[in-house]
Amino acid sequence: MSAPGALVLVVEDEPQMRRFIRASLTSHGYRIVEAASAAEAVALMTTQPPDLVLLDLGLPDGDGIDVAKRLREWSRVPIIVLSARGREDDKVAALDAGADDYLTKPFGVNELLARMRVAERHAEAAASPTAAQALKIGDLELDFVRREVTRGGEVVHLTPIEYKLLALFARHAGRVLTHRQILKEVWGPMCASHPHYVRVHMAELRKKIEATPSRPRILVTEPGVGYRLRDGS
Amino acid sequence: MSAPGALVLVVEDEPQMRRFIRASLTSHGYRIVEAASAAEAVALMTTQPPDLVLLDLGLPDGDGIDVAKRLREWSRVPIIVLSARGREDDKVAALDAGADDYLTKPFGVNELLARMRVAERHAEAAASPTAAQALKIGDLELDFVRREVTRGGEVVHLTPIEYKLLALFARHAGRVLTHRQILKEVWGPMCASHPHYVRVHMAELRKKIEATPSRPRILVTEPGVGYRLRDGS
DNA sequence: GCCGCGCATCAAGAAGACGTCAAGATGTGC
DNA sequence: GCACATCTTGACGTCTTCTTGATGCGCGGC
Repeated sequence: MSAPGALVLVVEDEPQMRRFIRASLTSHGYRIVEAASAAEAVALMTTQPPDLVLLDLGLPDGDGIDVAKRLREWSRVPIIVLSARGREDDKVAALDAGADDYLTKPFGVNELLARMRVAERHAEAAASPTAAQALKIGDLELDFVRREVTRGGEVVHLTPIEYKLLALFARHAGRVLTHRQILKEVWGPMCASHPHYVRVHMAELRKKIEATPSRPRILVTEPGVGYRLRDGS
Repeated sequence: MSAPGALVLVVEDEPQMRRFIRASLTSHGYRIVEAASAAEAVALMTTQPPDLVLLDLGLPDGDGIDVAKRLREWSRVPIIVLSARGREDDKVAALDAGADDYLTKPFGVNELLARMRVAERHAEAAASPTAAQALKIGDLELDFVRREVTRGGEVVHLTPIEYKLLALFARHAGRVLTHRQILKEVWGPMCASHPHYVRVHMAELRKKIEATPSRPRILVTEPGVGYRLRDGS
């Protein structure tokens, strides 16, 4: 129909539901990859990068929201959450975690297909080839899939916020990110006016990844604006 | 950039519902424009292009779906449909007509806000590749995405005001900008009567980007009027 | 020639942004 | 409940940037 052959990753632990979705999608020309757990989902994301993800929230080995967050660390693939939970808080949490849409079970197949078409439209418009799964700057190496940072071969331990910060800068390597943008991405859309958070955690991050933290060469300050990760060029 | 709140066009004929939405959005920093009919909505789209549209389907002078279709003929502004109709066919029709999301009344404010944030994310992602603008004047290069200025390959560090100045002139390359215009754009409408600001900072800017600052070839003075950025011609 | 005007330049101080440290709060796993 | 890691919050010193005033130059009118 709209995008013949688009590859869809279906993350769903219930076999019955998986079968239902598989039947509905394949009959409309989609190709399917299936995952029954969070770990399997992340693994398949790297080995068979899909064009779209259908994500169930109730997984045996973790929350689906965490899966969405992890995917968003390096990928912009459209994510549609399918969940039995209809509470507003669940929807807000999922959408703010990076999901593009949220359908409450039970849902109609036609609505699902329509919302998938919307997601495909968006992906087309964005045309983001930013699917880099690793990055290297000097002796610093970032592995987004394993969520690991090494410096000169040594693993650098980062706290959750530090990793989020660094991943954010890596995704926008070379570009200046304003305080507002950083706060919005790392701390959530709500707390946009605490620039001090950024300063403190940037200092911590620099201590760990810069050779001379007091004279940063990777994470440089743009006074009055924000920060920038300086890439090779 | 959302320094001032995003502008939202609310298309809704029921005054009570309008009031509810207005209160919810303004308290979260959004600015809003209201339309009570399809005709008014289309008119406002052109006179005050919004960053997002909230569209009710039941309008006195026509279907909301037609409004969505008409907007999509020339605009990619995110459209979120708010409707009392919960039938699947309605949803599919609206989404396929170009709507980006569909909420069935009654809905929670927090879900609406979350879905609006999703729409804003999409708009941002779609806009950034398009705005990959750069400008070249002699050996001077301006990269607005990276917020970086280079001269002969070397990065030139600019303070926020200097960058704002240069970006302003670049946007109006070749045209003369008066002191008033410059002050209004860079310092804000309040301090329109301090021409000295401009002189001092123009001098600083010239020191950094001109080969011979005392004899400027890029940022030239138009005595008695203002300044002008001389482009290639 | 002298004066007034607009512009360029310089420098000092004020204002604000940033980096750093450390203590208290919070949360998490055992 | 305790120990540990992490995050928040406040205080303070340092550095960048902006403002502001003083001064000099060039030009045109008188």
